[in-house]
Amino acid sequence: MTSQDTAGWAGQLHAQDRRVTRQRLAVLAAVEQSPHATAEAVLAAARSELPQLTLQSVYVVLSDLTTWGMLRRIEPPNSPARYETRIGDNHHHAVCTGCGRIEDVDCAVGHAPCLTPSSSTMTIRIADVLYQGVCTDCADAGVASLPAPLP
Amino acid sequence: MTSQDTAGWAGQLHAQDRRVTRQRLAVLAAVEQSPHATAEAVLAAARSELPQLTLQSVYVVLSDLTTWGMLRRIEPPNSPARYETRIGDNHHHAVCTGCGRIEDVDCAVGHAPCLTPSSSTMTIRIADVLYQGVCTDCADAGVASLPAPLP
DNA sequence: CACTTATTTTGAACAACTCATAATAAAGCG
DNA sequence: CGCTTTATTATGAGTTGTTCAAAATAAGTG
Repeated sequence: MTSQDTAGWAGQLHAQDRRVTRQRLAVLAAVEQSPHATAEAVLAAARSELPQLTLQSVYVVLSDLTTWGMLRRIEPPNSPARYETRIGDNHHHAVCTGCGRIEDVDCAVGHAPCLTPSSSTMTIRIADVLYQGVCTDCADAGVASLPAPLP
Repeated sequence: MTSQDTAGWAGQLHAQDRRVTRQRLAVLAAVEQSPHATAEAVLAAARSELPQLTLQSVYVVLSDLTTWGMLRRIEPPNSPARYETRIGDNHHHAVCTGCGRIEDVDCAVGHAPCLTPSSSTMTIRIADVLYQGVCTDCADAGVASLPAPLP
């Protein structure tokens, strides 16, 4: 959210022959400031800087930035899509089944451990791991835990 | 989709003090017959046996059966929810970014490899792995492949 | 067979997102 | 620096996938 970031983002946009607009920078800043934000949350955050910004614009900006690799989209179950600026590494996410909180999880083994499906008719490019669990807060609050499936 | 299955399902429902209804059996049969089916697909399939079945009923039946562990719900990006009767093992899914096809993938290493997030404030119960790639058909057809992210 | 209550149907509503079109403003040029 | 081109954004409406409340139906029980 610093002018550091802003300059970097502007450079990246430039490098891809895209225009550097207020709304793109505002959206990037909003996502940087609150990772795993939804489109609505991004709108709310970005509007403090850019009051006339609309939700539809947020949607197209998020979508565009995601396709040019400047944002990463996360799609947890029972939640609208979320976005983050942390890209370029393959980290995963843990979502609490109690409160929906999302946390980043570094790839446990250090190098994509799951990227080796035995035999398949597909050429695998990405392995996205979504951990589901119960965060300490919800555990303390005694949130009902679902039956754990087998390995 | 045999009477074998039907009897088993009826037994499972009974064991959970749930009523054995035509619509539940029809939905189970439909999902068994076409794994990874969407709610709409289930409706279409089940209606050949039970023409008056409605989409809303399919939704509640799918949801109920999922919560009592008789079905598993898959939520791939850019797709409505899908369901399968293969439960009780922890297998994952590979979705083709070209055509959307979904395939089952057995856990590569034989025992949940990713179930060890380093340090976390959450107690992990499930690790869902979603592979994304390009199936041979789409590869042959020369479907544009997205840039592959780093490990 | 009658009764109780889970289940299904009916009908409507909602959230998240996408689309077409018109208005706006970056970026390059003279 | 102002002008032009065209990407980008705003406007307004529409779609898809799903959920909800209430009335009708039908499993299972005695």
